[in-house]
Amino acid sequence: MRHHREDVVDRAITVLDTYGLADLTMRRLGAELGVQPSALYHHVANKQTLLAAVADEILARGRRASRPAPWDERVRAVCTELRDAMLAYRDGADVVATAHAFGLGAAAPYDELVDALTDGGFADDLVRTAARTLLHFVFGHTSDEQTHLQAGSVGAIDDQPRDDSDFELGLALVLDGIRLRLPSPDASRRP
Amino acid sequence: MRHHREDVVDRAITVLDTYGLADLTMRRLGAELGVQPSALYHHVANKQTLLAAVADEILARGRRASRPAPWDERVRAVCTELRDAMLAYRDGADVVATAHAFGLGAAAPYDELVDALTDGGFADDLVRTAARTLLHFVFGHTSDEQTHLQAGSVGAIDDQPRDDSDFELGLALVLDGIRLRLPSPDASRRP
DNA sequence: ACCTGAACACCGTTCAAGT
DNA sequence: ACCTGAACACCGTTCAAGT
Repeated sequence: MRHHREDVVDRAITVLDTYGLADLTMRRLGAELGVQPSALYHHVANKQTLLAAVADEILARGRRASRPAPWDERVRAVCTELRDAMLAYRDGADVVATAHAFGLGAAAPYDELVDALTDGGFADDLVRTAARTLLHFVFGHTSDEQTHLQAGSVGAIDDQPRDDSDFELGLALVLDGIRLRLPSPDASRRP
Repeated sequence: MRHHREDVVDRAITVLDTYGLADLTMRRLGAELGVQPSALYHHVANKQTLLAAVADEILARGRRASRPAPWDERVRAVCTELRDAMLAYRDGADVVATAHAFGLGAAAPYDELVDALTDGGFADDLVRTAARTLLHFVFGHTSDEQTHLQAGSVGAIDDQPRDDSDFELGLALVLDGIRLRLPSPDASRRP
């Protein structure tokens, strides 16, 4: 039973999707691979690093090939792809958002947003603030949504809809706020 | 050494602020109060509940009395107060954001945003989506900011500024997106 | 009402040693 | 290169029993 790093990350995603983040422990993952927990440290520096690799793999698997041309459509595409990728695995939003917060992974969406917004002609400061604001929205909304989709049990969480159209409305709202700050406001405004 | 629930929550905040969330354990808190860990369960159902109470107390302590009148100024006031309250204690943003995500506490800011936006004359659907979008921004931004302010160590986190003016720009951006959806757009637009 | 003592069922991580 | 076995230093929570 000799494994490689790839096996460890793949199996971690399986455990995550099957049993959830709380049950994704190094001991559990070792057992699942038929190996002592200590063996995992041959492939991965620590649990945090493993989770960052899991986050990156989740994003890689959710990757869609081409991007639309206009900056705002590109921004939408990045945000939508990010949400869909996270929703595809149990607790995916928490894993990806946490990895991003620790600065240990999940960096691609930020970079792509920066690219798209730069193409849009925004000043650098605004590009960075807008990119982070968009990510805060997508991470926050999707975590909420996934908690809602899964649980149904846990407890006193209010029961408002967090669905596709709610995501689109929230995103449109942030996007409009960004659009207002275009150097030449009418250039990228669609009819 | 007889304690009440209030003592437990107060001491939990002290431990949080002094040693951080990772070191706020039931065993550590018991030791700090000169009591066995099991004694805490006489005052609090479990750790999750305790953290929700901590979150609520952090918000209560950051409470400022009066609110400005126009809906958009009220929204800004709620968001700013929320950020300031969370920044006042180590790991405050994580604690409050998590409690809110679990629906076990920190409900006041959402309710206040709903009130302010309803006064602004927005439709109910938009009010709820806008309130949640604002909270996602404030929680996300403040968590980032606090991680940045504290750490300096941890690791490969990028080093862009997340300061007051960055918060204000991000908030203004979301707020403008909301403003665009006013039933009578010019009514609440300031000169 | 509040607390002790002991237990249960776990964690992440390290490290010498094996193949 | 990859893994075992054993240990270290912890967790949250329960529960009978004490005052």
